[in-house]
Amino acid sequence: MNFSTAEENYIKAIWRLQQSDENVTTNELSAELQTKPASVTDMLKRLSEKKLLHYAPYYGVKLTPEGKKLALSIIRKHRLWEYFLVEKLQFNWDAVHDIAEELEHVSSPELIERLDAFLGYPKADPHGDPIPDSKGRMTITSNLSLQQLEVGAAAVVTGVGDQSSSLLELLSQKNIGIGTKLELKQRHAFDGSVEIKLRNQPIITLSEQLAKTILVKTV
Amino acid sequence: MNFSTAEENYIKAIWRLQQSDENVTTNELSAELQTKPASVTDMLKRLSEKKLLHYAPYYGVKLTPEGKKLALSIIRKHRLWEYFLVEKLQFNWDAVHDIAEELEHVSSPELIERLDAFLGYPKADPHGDPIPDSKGRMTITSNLSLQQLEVGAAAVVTGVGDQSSSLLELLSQKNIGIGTKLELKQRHAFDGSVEIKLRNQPIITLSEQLAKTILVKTV
DNA sequence: ATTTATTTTTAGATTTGTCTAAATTTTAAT
DNA sequence: ATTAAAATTTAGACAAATCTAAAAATAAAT
Ligand SMILES: [Mn+2]
Ligand SMILES: [Mn+2]
Ligand SMILES: [Mn+2]
Ligand SMILES: [Mn+2]
Repeated sequence: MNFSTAEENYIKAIWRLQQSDENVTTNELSAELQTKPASVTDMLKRLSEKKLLHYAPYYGVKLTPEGKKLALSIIRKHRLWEYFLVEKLQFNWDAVHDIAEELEHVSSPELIERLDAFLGYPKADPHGDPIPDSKGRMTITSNLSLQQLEVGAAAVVTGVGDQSSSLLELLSQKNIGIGTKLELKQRHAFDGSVEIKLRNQPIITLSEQLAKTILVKTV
Repeated sequence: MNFSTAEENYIKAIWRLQQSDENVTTNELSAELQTKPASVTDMLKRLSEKKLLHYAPYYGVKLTPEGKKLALSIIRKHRLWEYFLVEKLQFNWDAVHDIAEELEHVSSPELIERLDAFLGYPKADPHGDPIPDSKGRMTITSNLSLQQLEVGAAAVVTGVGDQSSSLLELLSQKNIGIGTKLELKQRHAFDGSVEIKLRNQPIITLSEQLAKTILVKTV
């Protein structure tokens, strides 16, 4: 089967929303994809026809195994291209998302297998998100945020909670990226802000909101 | 302005046909793009609205300067991606055309400039076709075919007349590619076939039809 | 338990890109 | 100069993907 760019974007969005909430609703999708609810309903019916999801009117949708497989193959392409753009073409990590959003729809499977090999079979994209292998398997992503880390603990940054360029720019400016090692010095009860120390740098302050979107692994 | 994949494919096809025949007709385009003449007429009117070409009903079309500029930007992308696929991803030269046909529609100009730099600013694609620079300039391509070469002359292969995989496979099998040095030993008056010698290989015979599609430069 | 608000779906319209069948124009042949 | 053939355009239809406005279903509030 071959699917359109629009269909693939819907499947990917449903997959993403399904991660936090099993049942995905029309309005959630409408917000995620910047389309009107009426258009979403239309598309859901078509995708249901194509057996990519189960559609129960008024109750929302769930991907079928086939739908999940398709979602993972698109995510795989998206993340491999992002890795390529950053590692080979020297793009900044906050500039690659939109380009990968187009590249992910190029259809050749052979292209992706060779790209994967060329890149050395990377395990994660520039934002720390795991890259599914050709069978759709991927390492489960860390869900410990800096907000949840205990005071005094040392950790390494493994990912970010969202892809917005405002977040990525802020992190770049503070010299925080994937792999950055840090130590949580203090957490203020008043506003949830945290003081962290990076190697060879003075202590800096991060807001609670920012701490929430930074994913870490203790070391 | 941003154009659809369909529009870009029309503009590219018109550019190609315009190389051998100034005025491009509906039927020529219909054959080139595998669409019905009625569909072509429709699209030509739209492209004319968008000032990409001059459309005279029943007489055919010619690209405007704007249309030519667009055509060259798509050709630039197509050929850079082909070069990438062969040089970096180790694709065979007869397998890259269809993939580049999709990649050429990815819209980011930044992507193409960085890809160009990453590839080392190549001058020609894997089939010997010149790659336009970011301003649309490119070196004029050799138009001397093996059929026109005089007996006894030494030459180097600079390109091929068409991109069909049947041609490319045949050339691969006979160890002929871009840059191959050869000497024209004999031409048979009966059928126009030629005998050529490649370095360290026995003399081989090529049909007139094949000799016609192999472009060379004397050395 | 009604009423009100929110969510979702339906109905009808629009744009893009394609098709078939019929009409028109241009070109070629008698 | 007519007539026949070929090329091109027009007319009308369709699928995909979107929209707005209205109707229907579900959820929340009184
Ligand atoms: Mn996308
Ligand atoms: Mn990413
Ligand atoms: Mn194309
Ligand atoms: Mn080529």
